[in-house]
Amino acid sequence: MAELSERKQHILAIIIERYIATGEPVGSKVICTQMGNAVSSATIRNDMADLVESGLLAQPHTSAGRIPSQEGYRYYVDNLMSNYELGLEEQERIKIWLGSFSSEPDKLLEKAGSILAELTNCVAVSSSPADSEAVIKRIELVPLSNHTAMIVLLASSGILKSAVVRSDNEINMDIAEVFYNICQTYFNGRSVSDISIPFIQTLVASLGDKVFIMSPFLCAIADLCEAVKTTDLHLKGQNNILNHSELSEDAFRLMDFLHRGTPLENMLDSQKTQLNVAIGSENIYRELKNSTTIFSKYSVGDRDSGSIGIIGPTRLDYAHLIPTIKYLAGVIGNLLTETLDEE
Amino acid sequence: MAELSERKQHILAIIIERYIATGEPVGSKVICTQMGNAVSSATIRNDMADLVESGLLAQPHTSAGRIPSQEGYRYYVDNLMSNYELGLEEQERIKIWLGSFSSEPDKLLEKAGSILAELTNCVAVSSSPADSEAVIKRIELVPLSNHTAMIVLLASSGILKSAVVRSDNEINMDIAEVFYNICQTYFNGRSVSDISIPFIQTLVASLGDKVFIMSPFLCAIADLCEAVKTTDLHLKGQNNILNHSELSEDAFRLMDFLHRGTPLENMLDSQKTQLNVAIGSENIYRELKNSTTIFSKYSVGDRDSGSIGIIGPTRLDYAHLIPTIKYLAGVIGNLLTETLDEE
DNA sequence: GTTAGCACTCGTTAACGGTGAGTGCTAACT
DNA sequence: AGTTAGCACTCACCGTTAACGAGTGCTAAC
Repeated sequence: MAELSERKQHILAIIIERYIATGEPVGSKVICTQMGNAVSSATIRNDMADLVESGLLAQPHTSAGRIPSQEGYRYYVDNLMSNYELGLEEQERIKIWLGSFSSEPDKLLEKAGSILAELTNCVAVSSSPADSEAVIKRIELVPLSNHTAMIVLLASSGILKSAVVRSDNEINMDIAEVFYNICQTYFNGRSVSDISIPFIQTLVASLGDKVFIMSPFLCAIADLCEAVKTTDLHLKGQNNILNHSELSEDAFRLMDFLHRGTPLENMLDSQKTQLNVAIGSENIYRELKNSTTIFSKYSVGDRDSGSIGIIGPTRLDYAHLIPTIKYLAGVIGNLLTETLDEE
Repeated sequence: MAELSERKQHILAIIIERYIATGEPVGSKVICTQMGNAVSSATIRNDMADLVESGLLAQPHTSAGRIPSQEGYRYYVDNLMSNYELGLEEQERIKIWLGSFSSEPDKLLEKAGSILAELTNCVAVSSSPADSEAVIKRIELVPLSNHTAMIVLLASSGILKSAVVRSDNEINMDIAEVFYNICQTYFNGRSVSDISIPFIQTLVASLGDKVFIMSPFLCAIADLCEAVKTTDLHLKGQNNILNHSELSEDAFRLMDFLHRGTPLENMLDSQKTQLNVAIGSENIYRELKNSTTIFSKYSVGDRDSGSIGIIGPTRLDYAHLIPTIKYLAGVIGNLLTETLDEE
């Protein structure tokens, strides 16, 4: 990309910021006055023509003003944008709000998603920390009635999962004890990835006559391990899709995409950098070709655990959104790391 | 409402069913052929004019066919509609699918909502059983680490709620024992409505030096009791709003309405009958004036506990949807009643 | 390199006329 | 009285046309 003159950069920035604010093509006259008539509108028109040539601007039609192209947004984000900082009170408010959920990662991320959707008027997506190398820290059996019990599994990643199990046999102290012994011997300290169906099968085989009593519980444990490994996606502010008129055309496809889940998960999995801004067709899924996604990973301890971010139109207030998302990811990471270390 | 002749009823039914299927105004000729030319199109036109007069049909404009009015749909639902029955395999499939969640009411209803959304291509709403007269059946403390524990509360309504609590003090056997004693004395068997903030305050006052250790747990219990009393709404298939072109105009308002939650809750609370079909402006909220809501309550034991149903355009396949929703509510009720009785 | 001036482009809006599906009415028929 | 054929009428829909105006691109002068 050829270097851009100071003035062209300035013009590009004005067009983009104005377009972000108003959603309408920006003409040469407006720019001229905004620049204090330092140069004439004709000069600006010449520069704008060059910027179209470079692919940074686009023209909806000959007689309209200019709008940023995808590449224009990209240039803006990479070079021109001045990063905004969140207000201190707002920072504090978010910290406190999220702090109360810090011992339950799933809830924390759900809440964070809600906050982000609220803050940005976009669809917010957050993924719970998933760590396939997590180790089973603890399994508890909570009797609820004669025939039902809740199994609670805590993983080293801080993730807590539970399920209610029904047994045909009465759940008494004996069964609880057998259960604890099995956990102690076979599960605690083991990686959740080890707890596969074959593993459970061999285990079952060695149990002798307790098989029938225990198998529902063991299956539940396998399910919970699976759940620990799996990323949970939290979708918030879906109503915001309809806020953005430029998305309304393919709102349906977009909505459907979001609800399918798996592709979204793949997308987040494939992101390698901490912060990820994909504008328009930079997105790997064609359903997002008119959208921008901004995601930031958060780290628990020293490893990246999950992501939080937004999906919106390409016409987004990048200067505000990017720092906000970064900040949120930071807070989440800190809170989760703290709670994990504490123990 | 004056009686309608046999033939007018027939014509009305044909128009409504055809309009439901195609979404386009129905003309006299089509009806004529559909009736096997038993009468001429002119006769039908005369009848249609009468039906417009009675308010059961509407005309988008003079030279268009007829479409059902709100009142027309109402008449159809009350008098003309032939109730369809779900196929046996489908019934079985639903039963089995839902059966696996029957010990966790919240999950069961969420799942049921998903199924309903899938089945109907509408937005499905389900509310978890709420019972403010429920009694605390059991409270368990599950230690997770030195400073965190999970509190599990089981109510007589079958609702299970849990929360993770962090304590500054180490959570050891002593604390667990004190906790159990408190639960035994003050909580178990008590109605969740009794566990108010004042109640906790007086309780705290009588605790002496254990106040500081116990208060986070007691607060958590109060929160859980609150959660037991509160209806949880599950919204599924929101993407289906965009499926229905007649809703797309106020899709945004509708979406927003759904996300606000409280009005929806109020609406469900205000429904007195088992089955509730509100067509267009029969809905109490003006955001729904172009929509139809079909909800059925389900009963656990002998009391109505919650609702499940859909929100869609007024142009809906009532003949299929109403039985489907009724059936689903029945299955939910049965499953939850069974699990509750079992113990 | 910058600027004033001006012709040009093209989307937007309103007006116009033809087309056709479907009606409403009337007069005749059973 | 109810039913029917016939026919004029209505009105959304569609494509065409024209006026309008914001904004451009180009040229020639500075």
